[in-house]
Amino acid sequence: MVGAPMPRWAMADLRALLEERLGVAFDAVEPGADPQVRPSDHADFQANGALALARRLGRDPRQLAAEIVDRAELADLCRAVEVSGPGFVNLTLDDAFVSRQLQAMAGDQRLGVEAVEEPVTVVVDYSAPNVAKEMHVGHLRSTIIGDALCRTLDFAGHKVIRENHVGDWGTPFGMLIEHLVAVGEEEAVHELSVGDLDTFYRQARASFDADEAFRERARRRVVLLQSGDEETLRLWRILVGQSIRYFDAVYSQLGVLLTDADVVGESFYNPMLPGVVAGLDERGLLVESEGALCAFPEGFANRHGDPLPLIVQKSDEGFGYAATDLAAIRDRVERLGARVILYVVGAPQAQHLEMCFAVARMAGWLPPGTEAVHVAHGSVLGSDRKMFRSRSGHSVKLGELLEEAVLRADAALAARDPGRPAQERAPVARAVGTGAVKYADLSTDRGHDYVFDWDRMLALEGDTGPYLQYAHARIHAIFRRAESDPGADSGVAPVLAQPAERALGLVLLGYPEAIGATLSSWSPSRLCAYLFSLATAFTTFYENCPVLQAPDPETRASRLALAALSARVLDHGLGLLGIGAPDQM
RNA sequence: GCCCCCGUAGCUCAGUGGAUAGAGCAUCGGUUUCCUAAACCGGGUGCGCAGGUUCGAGUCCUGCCGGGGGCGCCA
Repeated sequence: MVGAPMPRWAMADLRALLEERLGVAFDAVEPGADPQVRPSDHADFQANGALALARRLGRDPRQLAAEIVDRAELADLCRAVEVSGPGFVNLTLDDAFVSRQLQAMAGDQRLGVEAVEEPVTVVVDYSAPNVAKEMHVGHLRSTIIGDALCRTLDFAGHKVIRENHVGDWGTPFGMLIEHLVAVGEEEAVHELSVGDLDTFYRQARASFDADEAFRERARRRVVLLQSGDEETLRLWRILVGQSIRYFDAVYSQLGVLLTDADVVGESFYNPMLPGVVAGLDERGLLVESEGALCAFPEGFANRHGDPLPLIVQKSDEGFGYAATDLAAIRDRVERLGARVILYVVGAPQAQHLEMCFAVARMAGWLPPGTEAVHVAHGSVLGSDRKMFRSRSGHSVKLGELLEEAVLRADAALAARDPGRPAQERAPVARAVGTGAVKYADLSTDRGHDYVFDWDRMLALEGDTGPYLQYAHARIHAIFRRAESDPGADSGVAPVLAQPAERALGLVLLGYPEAIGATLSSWSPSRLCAYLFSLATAFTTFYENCPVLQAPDPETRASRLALAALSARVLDHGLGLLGIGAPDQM
């Protein structure tokens, strides 16, 4: 494919440095050969590239590996570089080098994570609730995965444009507006403002199903809405406005970045839809089929093996959602200058989105050098492995779910420290409760479904948000006793005498790579896995290496430096996930 | 019928083609004159099945079995 190269999401890190150094030695043997540096169980890192290269050149792998070791200039980075097994190159870092790196990392506001050299404009489409409909647990994943990706992209130095593609247009609004008229504006506003959106929607639906006259009024109302009737638009704005206020409340409860300024609903694209149809038609991409105007992207077939249509304009001349999605792609690329568009949307929509992307490419609206990515996510399941529902069988409201999480966290805090005033517990309970829900979601591979389990996510042990928060809080406890601040850089180069100190140091230096891995896979779970390994390495250190009671002042200062850096990375990493890290638990 | 995703320990899940496949939970046992025991340490079982590619496969390819999802006017 021709076009500008795709951005390099990964940033400079320890492994990249080793790869670069070894790369010189590999190049001398065979230009462009990949050293394949990976973390290793047998050393700090291992280079696997010699095996593949030896095979290609018909040479003895061990001999080739030895030649590469000979050529590579690694003396300032590594204590040991040796050929092992069939032809691996095992790399053991020099403690003094690790120590200097840690010192530099601690002195860096960005914790060693370099901002990208060439920022890219990324539009992130996520959350997307529907007007006059409850935000339920089904919106959780899109909202917090999108939020974490936005925060991480922003930190990496990219230009992030958040877009909340709210469902605020289409035929259901005839019914909703008529229901609003029927119950009276004041009462409707009241119902919506207290967040009882489901009742409102269900009642509208019930009237629509039961009453022929209502149905007729709803149909006429859709026409009025489409034609821009001022009174109808006024009523519509009431529905939209109240709903967005409600969404904002949930977003603030969730602690995500989305605000009403990020709402770019379906209605926004409505004026552009005729242009989409005309544009496709000009390029000869539209085919009339069964009365509808369709595009037929290659490689998609229906159940009979016939080409699968993307319906752009329905047989009743209304526009399908494909038209809106195409208009959005066009708008994001042309007006916003998007180089990458992320769709944080459930996996079931994969085919629809792939078809939209394909048609957009055919129409030239997604030109080479731009990219649309479906950041697909699985569903939240109940313990019965079906869609997560409340005991009454309804979908679980997101707000209520979060409140329950906070209550459960608060109960755990109260049980642990009964003397603590409720007022003091409250902010901690909020961070722990919502953090537990978010971490449980983010730490699972986004493509998979997962089983929602209160006890597991709030068990406060294991791979959970609270465990990470606890590790962070323990560090702050040390610094409270030391009467100093972990945020202030001491400038100390840590001594890595103990295995636990060295292991912790190495994990700390892996932070840039963890962020790179998160962005290149669009998977916050990569960052979660890293932070868990950091928390684990820290607690091992904590158990084995007394900080304040260290044997001598140098060791004490060194351990304080390691602890401080651990706290900063935990706090920062959790921050990128949208999870708070209280100083005290 | 076609297409997509998934199948790893009793359970919930990690695992960028590399050496002996890892965590957490659960279970059993141990650790607190010491910075928060919400912690730490130890004990053992597994890549759905069959082929193939490769020096090397949980990972890539093909087929099968099992689970989930999608497949024309809802979004």
